[in-house]
Amino acid sequence: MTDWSVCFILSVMTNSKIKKSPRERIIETACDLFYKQGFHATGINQIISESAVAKASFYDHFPSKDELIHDYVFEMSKRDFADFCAEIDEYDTAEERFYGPLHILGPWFIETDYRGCPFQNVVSEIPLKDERILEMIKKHRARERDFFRQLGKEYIDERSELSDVDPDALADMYELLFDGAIANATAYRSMDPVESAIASLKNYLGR
Amino acid sequence: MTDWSVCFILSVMTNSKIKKSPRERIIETACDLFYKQGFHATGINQIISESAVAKASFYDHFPSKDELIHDYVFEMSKRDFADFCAEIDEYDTAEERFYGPLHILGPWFIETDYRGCPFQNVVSEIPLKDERILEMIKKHRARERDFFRQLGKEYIDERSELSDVDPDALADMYELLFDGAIANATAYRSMDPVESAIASLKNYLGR
DNA sequence: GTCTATATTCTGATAGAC
DNA sequence: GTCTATCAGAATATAGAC
Repeated sequence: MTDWSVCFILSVMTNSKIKKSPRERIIETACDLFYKQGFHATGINQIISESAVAKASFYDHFPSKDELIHDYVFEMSKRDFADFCAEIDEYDTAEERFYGPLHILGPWFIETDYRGCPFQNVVSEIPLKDERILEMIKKHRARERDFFRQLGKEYIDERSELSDVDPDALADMYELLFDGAIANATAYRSMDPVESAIASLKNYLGR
Repeated sequence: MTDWSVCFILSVMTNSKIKKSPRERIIETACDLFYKQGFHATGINQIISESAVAKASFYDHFPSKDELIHDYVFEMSKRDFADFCAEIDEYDTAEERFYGPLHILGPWFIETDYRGCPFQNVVSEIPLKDERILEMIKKHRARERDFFRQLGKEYIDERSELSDVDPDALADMYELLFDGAIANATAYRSMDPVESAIASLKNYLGR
């Protein structure tokens, strides 16, 4: 392989993939493809070619394609929280932060070709027997729910007229509205369900 | 073939499959398998053998496996409504009927090995480009939302203290809570999210 | 690179309707 | 007899996993 072809390969790779280890490149590629195409619809050959590793290297790092799904869920959970926290931090008031997770969805739908909640998608593709994956997904959702609870608590504490609102009931409701909004927005390819979720919360909080 | 062997064959077939045409058997089998295993994870050979048709017969009725997904969505939508309507009719009061769709989920989770909303699962497996499927799913959800609206309207009309509740806002909220509850109950394999949805509605309606 | 699985097509045969 | 629907299975091509 000449230097030029190396240059070419590097140039067509996303910046984020340069200099990363084969293992990191594989996981990153798998995340992109699994999310965009789904797990079963993504072949191992595509993962191998797009992550620019040798087939032997792949099977050196992972015993099988199935194992990748664990890393996928783990990685997506990490990303999801990092993204949310970073964006929520931008908001100034407790009210903005409270509605933040829902407001954030809009740009995500437009900028990325959004395909719904990755964890929901995993649950619908894998058999419900894989305890390890289900545990990770449960953990993610529980963390997400706590995140919503925290945002709700801060909002409640700031507003005296909200003092009788139960933060736990609010968090449970938020989680359901949030997931329902994502599911419907994905199917409808419209932000209307997200608007409905916001309206429902405002209604519930009496404002 | 003796009369006895015919008896035997008929007896091992599910009643529902007796006397049905090959086409009907194929669709019925496909519905079962796509729902239980997912679309991509289900091979054409399994569909063919379990529906007891010849391979040529299958391709006589369907140009490809992909086409089956349309009949799958259509059939599941039909079943879904038939099941809901039948069960809701059993309830006596407007209040019971209003919470009926959520209460019904419990037995479904226990009796069938529930794998979440079939339409949600289709959306996560197929590329978002297939307009025909997306249209059917949109139509299903819109009908479902109207169903919730109707139940809400009857409940509101019956109770004077609910007279200021907007049936449309309530229906939007119901749809989101319902879908969120199904998604979470499937992932958690617990009815807690369904209970949360019921609690949220009761809270919202001030009771 | 190898081997398996999958989707699809093709061949030949049977049974009933007209 | 002809036509159509069905069945059984071989043959092919492709894609997949390893």
